[in-house]
Amino acid sequence: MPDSNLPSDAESRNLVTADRLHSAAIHLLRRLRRVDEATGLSAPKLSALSVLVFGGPVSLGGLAAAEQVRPPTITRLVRELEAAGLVTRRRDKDDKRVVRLTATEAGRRLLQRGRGRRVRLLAAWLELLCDSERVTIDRAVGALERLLENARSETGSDPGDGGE
Amino acid sequence: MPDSNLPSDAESRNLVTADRLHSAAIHLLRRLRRVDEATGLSAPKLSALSVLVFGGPVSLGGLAAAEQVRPPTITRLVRELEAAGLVTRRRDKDDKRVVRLTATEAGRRLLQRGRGRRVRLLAAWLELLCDSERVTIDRAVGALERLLENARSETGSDPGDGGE
DNA sequence: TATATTTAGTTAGCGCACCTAACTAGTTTG
DNA sequence: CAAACTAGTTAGGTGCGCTAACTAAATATA
Repeated sequence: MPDSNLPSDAESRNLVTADRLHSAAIHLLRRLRRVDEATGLSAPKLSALSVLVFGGPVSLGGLAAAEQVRPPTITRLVRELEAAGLVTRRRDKDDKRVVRLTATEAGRRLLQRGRGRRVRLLAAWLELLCDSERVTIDRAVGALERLLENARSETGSDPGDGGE
Repeated sequence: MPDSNLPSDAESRNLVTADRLHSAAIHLLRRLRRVDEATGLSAPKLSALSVLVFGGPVSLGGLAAAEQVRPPTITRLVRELEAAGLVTRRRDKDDKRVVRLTATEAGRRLLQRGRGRRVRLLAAWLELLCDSERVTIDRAVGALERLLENARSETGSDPGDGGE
């Protein structure tokens, strides 16, 4: 059964799981992108805005870290969000290099609306499943969140591959 | 759809699940992209190649449908995969408009290696979880696959939103 | 005090993925 | 055979992600 001692069995199971998880994530996002765009914000912008709305004011670098992208990417994203009036930038008084980001009221509203639309579609899809499957997905997402959180330090652990 | 304006308990639960699922998918793929690139193939190419390796020979349009992208996107993807010697294109004898795609041996090998690397990382992450969580994720992925399959026809159901 | 180093963020420029619109070339239909 | 449809390609545009090179502010050092 599920025990970590047998490398081949557990590993190959994880291999299949990982592969399908990867594929499912790709296809899910491709679907949702359309809805996100219909709301006027792309998925990355919605994601970044979400951090600002729920995570309070953060620095630009903090947002980049939270979104796991490089600073230039966040700079451009934030510039466009600011141009749309969804976030405000302020230089920190104590450290004038730092840019403090805050979501505006409009940003909060738009996030809720965008989220509402996306979620309405996703929820409609979830309706196609039975209750136990929904619970399973919900719990799996929780596990994934923890995984992504904890795996932060593990990213570099890449022993070479076995070649062939 | 269930009913009118009142956000019932089940609906708001789905809302939260959907939002977290979306976010988790974004972050998961951002992480994995680095590994995919390290293998020499991007995530979309790996995904397309995977369809060819496991799904047998398909037409270009069939691959586009499977990957849920538009034909031009697949055309470019396949051109690059072909240039890399990973897939072959053949005009169908019966219908000369159709392009039949097949993965080469090199393509199969490369897919397995790329998959191996990605999966090794993902499997290492999964090791951070307990067994029941892994099982949960595996089952959730299965449910998601069915969901994405069945939701194909539901994509267009987008009524306006109810403001806030 | 003056200079070197580090840190936060920006600008410039590249590649990739996705799209729509317009086209070519086969296939089916009237 | 001409008209309509279908499979795939080409052209052109947008957005996201990256690295490299830069400015400006803070800090460390002599």
